[in-house]
Amino acid sequence: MHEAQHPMTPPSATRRATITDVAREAGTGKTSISRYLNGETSVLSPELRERIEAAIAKLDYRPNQMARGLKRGRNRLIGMLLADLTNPYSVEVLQGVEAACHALGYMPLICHAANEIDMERRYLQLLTTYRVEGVIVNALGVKEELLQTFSRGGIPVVLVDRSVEGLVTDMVGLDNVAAVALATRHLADQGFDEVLFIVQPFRRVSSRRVREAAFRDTIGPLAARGVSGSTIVIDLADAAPALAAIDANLDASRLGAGRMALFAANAPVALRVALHLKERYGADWQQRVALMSIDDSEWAELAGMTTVRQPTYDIGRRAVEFLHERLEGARMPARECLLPGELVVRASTRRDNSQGI
Amino acid sequence: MHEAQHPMTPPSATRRATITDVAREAGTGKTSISRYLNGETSVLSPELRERIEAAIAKLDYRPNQMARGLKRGRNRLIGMLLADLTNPYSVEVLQGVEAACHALGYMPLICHAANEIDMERRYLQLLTTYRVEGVIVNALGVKEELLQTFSRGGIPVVLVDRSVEGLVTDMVGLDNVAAVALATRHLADQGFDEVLFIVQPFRRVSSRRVREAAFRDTIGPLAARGVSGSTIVIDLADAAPALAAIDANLDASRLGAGRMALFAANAPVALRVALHLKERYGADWQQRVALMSIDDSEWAELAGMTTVRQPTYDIGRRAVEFLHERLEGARMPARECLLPGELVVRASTRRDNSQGI
DNA sequence: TTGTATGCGTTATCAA
DNA sequence: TTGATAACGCATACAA
Repeated sequence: MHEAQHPMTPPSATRRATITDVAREAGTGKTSISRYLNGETSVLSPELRERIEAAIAKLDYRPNQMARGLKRGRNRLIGMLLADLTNPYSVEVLQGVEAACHALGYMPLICHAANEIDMERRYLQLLTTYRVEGVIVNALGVKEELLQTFSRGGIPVVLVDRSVEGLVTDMVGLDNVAAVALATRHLADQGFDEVLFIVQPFRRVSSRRVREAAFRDTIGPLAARGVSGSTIVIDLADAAPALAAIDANLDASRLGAGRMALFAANAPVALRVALHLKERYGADWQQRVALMSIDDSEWAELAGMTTVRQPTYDIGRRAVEFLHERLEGARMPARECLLPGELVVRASTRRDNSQGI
Repeated sequence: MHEAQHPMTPPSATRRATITDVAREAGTGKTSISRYLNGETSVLSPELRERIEAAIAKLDYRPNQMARGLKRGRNRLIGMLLADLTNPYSVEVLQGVEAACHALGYMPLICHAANEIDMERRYLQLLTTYRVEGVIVNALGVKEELLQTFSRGGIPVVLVDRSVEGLVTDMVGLDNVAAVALATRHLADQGFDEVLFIVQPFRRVSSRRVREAAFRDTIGPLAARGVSGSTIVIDLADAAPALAAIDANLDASRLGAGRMALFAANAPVALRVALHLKERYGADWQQRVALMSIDDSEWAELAGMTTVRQPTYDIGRRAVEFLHERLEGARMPARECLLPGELVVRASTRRDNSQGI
């Protein structure tokens, strides 16, 4: 660690100008300044308006959002709770949220819980103290009661990707049923006769639950076409058992000369499985086993992995719009917006791949 | 999009309790409540304290940070400007920032400019209006003047990863010179006799500039050992020319029976190059050409790519600490904290890889 | 068209 | 040990 020799800017720390300063500088009252700021420009004489503009420019005045919010009762802050920014899904949703916020004049207060349930609670509390006008929640273990305090306080809540048991509120996410069906049928169409659906513990996370159920619902009828499947639950913190189970299934299928495909329920699972396959089968693991997943991460193209791309950007945008409508006073029943996923077919599941049927 | 049938929670929208409500409920004055909130617990009679606690619990009172901030002049908000959350580097730095903020009682106000220079400006303005106490900046095109308004206003600024021309302020980042030297020497040690350093346009981004210079400074002396190298500039928005140049170099090297390695200056570049190599050489591109990079992204392990891992978490933590010290009133010259990177050797650059010398 | 006075929820100053 | 009261920076009802 080096020290630079130049000193910091001298302690000329000038206090930021307030509306009072501007009023004095412009030789008028605070009200006029306030009017100018709020665009009530028609009621101001051109002459006064000019003086105000000059004063603002000269003092580099910026209205204090805090004070503003205190007075009008809304500060344009929207809370965004994210379970895991490490998951590209979250980042992409965030982009949509940011864009929509910008367009509608909100400022997202982003809280990243880093997969810690306790953090989620703390952040939600914090959002409360900052008096956000609404919250968008993509959490892991937040329970209904916690969110109810928002709803009850008149703070609209929008859920992203996963619903929360016992809570009836706006929610937006992937149409999981359709997405899983799409993917599963694709695998069947490509000639795979056995599909292993790999998912994290799903009791408590609705999207995982729905995806798993959708998988079983889709694979069931496919038995008529000779296609079967089963679910493997993987705990990313202790993946060994699940990975061993996958290996066993793969081996058995190979013995019976079957064609098996692995279907990861999301990107983190896919990555973990891919790493394992690479370890077990070497660099050309993709020649040996077919892997697909929900979530189109940046490395999917590199790995040539078929995926279902989520409409992440739109999910984020929609979430903000839902919030905005409530904030504008719309009263209506809770809504559910399920957006369709898009199948991105790559080499991993193409008929000519794998042991080249 | 479906409509759920349950209505939203009834419009019982109860206003959040204020300090006045609590005072009334506890049968005392606001001052005592304020004292309790600020931990001046010693000056309160146990009896009164209990009543206050009860009132707070009953009303589920949460002090309004906005009002607090307005009064005390500091709101515990720290601005964090990120050029690109799509880059895992940023997310990791963010994790460090969040952890440190939490530990020190700050709330990070995260602004994601999504690689748009204009957004950076707008967000910086916004941060100003929210009266953040300090800012951490990892931007693309922010210029000195813009940041000066913060410094001059007494708002400390900490730069992350890249410095800004003409601005003397605290800065935290990777020790680029050491990292590039480490990586380059590793390549030489592994028997590569030619290294192509691939970097985005670097005039305006200090870290890229420094890395490029460090590469040349390191590769120069290695000529004695028969190792040469050159730089290729890649524009991710229009990568074709650079990729063609890479191909040409690769072909030439192969003709001369040389062993060439590609060295990407960061993860986004590495991904782009890897995608291209896969396209050109097929799924086993890694058998054909050696690629390494700065930044240890999640797919690096999957691709078996050697990298230099940045101490991202510590960078974020350190940035907040720098800020905190200034906010606590420490006056000192601008500091520069350069943290060491860690070489993560994988198959891509091992001697036995590639055309197996 | 402009300005005065009051209050948003909190903390700080002062007096009791 | 406690409690009025006056700000903080701004927006609004109201008066001029």
